[in-house]
Amino acid sequence: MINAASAQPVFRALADPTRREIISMLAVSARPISDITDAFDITRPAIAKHLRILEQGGLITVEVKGRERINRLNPQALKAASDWLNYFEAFWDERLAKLKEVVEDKK
Amino acid sequence: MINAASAQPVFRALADPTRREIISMLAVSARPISDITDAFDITRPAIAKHLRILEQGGLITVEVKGRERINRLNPQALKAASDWLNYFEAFWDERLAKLKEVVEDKK
DNA sequence: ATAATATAAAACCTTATGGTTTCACGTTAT
DNA sequence: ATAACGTGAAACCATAAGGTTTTATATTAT
Repeated sequence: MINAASAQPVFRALADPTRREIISMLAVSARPISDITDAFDITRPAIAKHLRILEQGGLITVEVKGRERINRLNPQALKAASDWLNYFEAFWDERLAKLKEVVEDKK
Repeated sequence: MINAASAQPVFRALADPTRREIISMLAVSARPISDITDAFDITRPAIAKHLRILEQGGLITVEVKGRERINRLNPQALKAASDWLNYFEAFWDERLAKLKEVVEDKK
């Protein structure tokens, strides 16, 4: 399974609803912070802090372009969290659970 | 996509590494709090708080059995988080991304 | 009946989190 | 050269989060 400790910055980044909305937004297209701020009711510095946490989790990368900084989604980091969760897929998927049972009984 | 707001209690529950370890533990078998506490370096009340948050996220259910309370993993709730993440799968999966491109260009 | 067990609940403490306002700084346009 | 723009950084604040110790309560075993 994906290491629980290494997944920490990603899950931490995913914990806030504003950050998850930012992720959805950046999935459509990369944007500078002012664009993102316009879509929310909070101030730019607040958004800036969210972006920093997303960056620490590896969820976005920043491309400096003149006085603008383009924030771009890095979906690979999302995959890390997905992998952690999918480890438990057998527990929620009836068919996989059955298969698991059979395989484990065989030995 | 899974609503960002409704996913909140789940992602909140997943944000803490101790809680994720508890999830891993309960995936093996349902356990009372004392069992869980033995596996960590923190006090029982601290574990109790984590269990409450897991319960609020729908990640565990509690079965009262005499003076014991058996904590049992509810994998369905994990699936909700997985679903939210998998919405972005096309962004990290090269093949899916290509397919998406083709489909969207067609219209 | 009494002791031991399994747990919850309350009160408290420290640090993290999410937000704000204010100020500073490099880049672009006039 | 100067004004406007896009942004970062610092200082500050209130509340949430994660932990502790202490106290209380119901259930089981002797």
